[in-house]
Amino acid sequence: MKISDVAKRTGLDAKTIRYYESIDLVGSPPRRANGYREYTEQGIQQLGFLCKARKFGFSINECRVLLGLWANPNRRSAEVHGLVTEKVRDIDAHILELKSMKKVLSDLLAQCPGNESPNCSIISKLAAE
Amino acid sequence: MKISDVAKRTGLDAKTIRYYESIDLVGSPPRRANGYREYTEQGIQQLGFLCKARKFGFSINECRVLLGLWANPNRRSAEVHGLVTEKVRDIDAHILELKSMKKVLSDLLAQCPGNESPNCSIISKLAAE
DNA sequence: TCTTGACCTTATACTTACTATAAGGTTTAC
DNA sequence: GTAAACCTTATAGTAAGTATAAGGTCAAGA
Repeated sequence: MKISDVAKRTGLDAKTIRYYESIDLVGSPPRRANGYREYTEQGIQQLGFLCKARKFGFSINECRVLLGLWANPNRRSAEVHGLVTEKVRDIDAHILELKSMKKVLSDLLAQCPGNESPNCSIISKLAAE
Repeated sequence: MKISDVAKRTGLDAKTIRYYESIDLVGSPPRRANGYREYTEQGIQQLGFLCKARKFGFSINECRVLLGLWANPNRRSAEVHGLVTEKVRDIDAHILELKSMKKVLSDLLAQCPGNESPNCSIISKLAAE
């Protein structure tokens, strides 16, 4: 299967697939006589796995670990569980930070007239010592 | 005032201050005879403004606009209001995305035994077509 | 057969917002 | 006097791609 078809099937962009190969996140697929990449089912599965893992918020390096666990028939599910638990904690922290940012901005919005006048509590707040 | 003192006062790192200068987000301060940057009150205020705006989630380019509005006595507060409204929308969208990621991962966690066995619903889900 | 457009290839630069490093000059404190 | 703690610049690295250039290949239509 050619790279563009793999892209369609896995949900990754062809450029992203080449990028993943360039950083050795996935191995190099065999080539056709003309130099085109010819993907095997195995390679395609791996790229599909990566697309989902990235969408779930795992970094490239976390994806390396996940790929290893996936490939390892002797993996301990506890390790996967630990990784995902930590990721959920990260997400929670991130959500809290965003909520706090949102609250401050919303409060400021309520005080800014939003008209033709230059007086603006938002600008004042940002400028305050 | 020297850069390290400005860093302390504004909350920015000295390296970040030099970086902001290098991308023309702020102007170059005057220099002492020995070449050290000597900040004026005006420059310090601007950097403090930037530190807060960045913490509120505004990108560097949005900060450029905000700095312009701050400096402009004829600004329309409606413009600031619009900018911040959009930022709050961005934050909301981001929160929703994170929540959805969290939900999927939490559901998967509940199904993964998290023990010595290799069977893991998380890995299976990532590998699924 | 020719040509046009859609592919494929590589290498390189750009993006965001810094952070780290190297290599050197200056100031301050003991 | 010297060592630590500053300051300076330039350069490279980070994450995770995206964009561009410059070229080779392939399939379809006139």
